[in-house]
Amino acid sequence: MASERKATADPARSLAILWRTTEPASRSAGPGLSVDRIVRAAIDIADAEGLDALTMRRVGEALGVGTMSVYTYVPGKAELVAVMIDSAYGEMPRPTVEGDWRARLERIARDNLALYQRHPWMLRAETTRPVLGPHLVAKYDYELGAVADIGLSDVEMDAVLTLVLGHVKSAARAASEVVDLERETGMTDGQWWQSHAPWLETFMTADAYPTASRVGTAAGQQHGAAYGPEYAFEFGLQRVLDGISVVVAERATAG
Amino acid sequence: MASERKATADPARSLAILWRTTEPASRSAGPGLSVDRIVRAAIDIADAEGLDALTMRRVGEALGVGTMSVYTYVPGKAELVAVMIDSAYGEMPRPTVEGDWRARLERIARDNLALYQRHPWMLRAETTRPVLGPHLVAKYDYELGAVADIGLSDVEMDAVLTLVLGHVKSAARAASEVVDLERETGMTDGQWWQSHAPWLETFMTADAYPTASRVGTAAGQQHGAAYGPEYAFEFGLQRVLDGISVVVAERATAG
DNA sequence: CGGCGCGGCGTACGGCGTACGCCCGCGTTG
DNA sequence: CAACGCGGGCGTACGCCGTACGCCGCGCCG
Repeated sequence: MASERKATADPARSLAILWRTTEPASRSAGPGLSVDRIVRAAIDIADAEGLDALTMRRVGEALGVGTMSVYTYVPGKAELVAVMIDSAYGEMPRPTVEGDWRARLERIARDNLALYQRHPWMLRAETTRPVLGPHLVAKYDYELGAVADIGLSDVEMDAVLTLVLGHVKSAARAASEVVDLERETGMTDGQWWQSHAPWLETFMTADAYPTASRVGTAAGQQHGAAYGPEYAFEFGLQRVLDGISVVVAERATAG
Repeated sequence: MASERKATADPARSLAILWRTTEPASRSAGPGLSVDRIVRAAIDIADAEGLDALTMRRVGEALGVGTMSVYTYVPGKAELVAVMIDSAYGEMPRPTVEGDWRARLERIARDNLALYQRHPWMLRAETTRPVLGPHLVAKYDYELGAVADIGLSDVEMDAVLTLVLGHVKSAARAASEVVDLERETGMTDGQWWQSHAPWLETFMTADAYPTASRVGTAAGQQHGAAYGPEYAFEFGLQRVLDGISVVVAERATAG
């Protein structure tokens, strides 16, 4: 398939599945397959074993059904993943947050981080051409609410959200890769850095690369403390919010 | 293989290839295969047709050689991609930039964006457990130079760089996906948004989601103008740099 | 001039996504 | 109550992928 992209040719079909606008299959009322059951099974697999373990054969198996039966409800794997994504968005809380825009954005960032932690496969499945399912739309609307009425233009509001969510995704990806590289290689990040240290010292010598070797060591120790990704998330988030506050302040006084 | 990750089990072998510490194959002096020739061919394929088109069979073909011959020089596809990445880093300019830290970071951001534009496959191949090749080390050292001596701690220097490069990668990924979805679907982003517009209006109605529909339209028009990703890059970069300037100022006065 | 090490590679295996067409049991209709 | 048709369910097969394994034949060293 390439790599979980392409919403495929037929938007009508995809959107019908996302919004569940087709009848819920009347016939026998027995257990029967359904988009929902398929999506739930698929999410369980992906949560537990990652996107690579999510194969159409596995999904069929998990449902006690032949592989090809899945294709009755879903045109292909790409579309299945799209529905999985939208479904995951549906789990997110949308509380009314006390406080200013900064508190609201910070909360949004943390909620999105938590989502990615619960469903790390999303980090490899999402694309920029959005899925346009009901839950994404609701999420977008909710999150825009955090930056409405603070003097930004519509385009700026979208850009602010894109920036914050982009940072969350970067940081989440870093954290998630640490986790599943540990699972795949059976080595913690600390152990990995330690095993590479002798080589590093051979090549990245203090004379040839003074800054890199000093800072790399300091940063590497953070990784050893299994605390690198969280720090990067927090540090970056505060910087991003600081940066946003500059425009907000500008708009408040000038425009 | 999963998805272009895992530097595989044997670090020694991988590092030897990255740093080219083995002899350059004496025997017949004829054209002969070599890590360099393989990497160049692979990069050409990935540049032209994307990471999905990069198969070991294709690489062999491009070199007029059997598929399995490639495995004589490279333990597997993951390692090949790792060498490709390090090799690409080697192309980057490392000029001495006039001006303050902000000018230097901005330049770094643009250079990295240009790199990703030249080699979009890198956006899907890089992981956080770095490749540790010679060019990455040189790049890291160079880039750290931009934020040295402005009062930040070592860990902060690393965090600042991570933040800026993370933003560049986010923005580059967005831009790149637009480009290759256009290639894959034969539809420009504008056309895609237009073809989905009727559906969107059906579901994302102004009554149900007032903010989303208004802002979505505004942002969608930007995409129609094929100018969305660049704007997101610029806007985000300035915000990030503004945010960094806050810590820099703090350190200058207080710490 | 004989032997052998190694670069080069043919074949084959197990996995993937999915196209295609068959079967069978159900709800509907006469 | 019988016949029918339709659609959910699925078995098989194809063309891809990465790569393990073991064979060849060339060119250098003794």
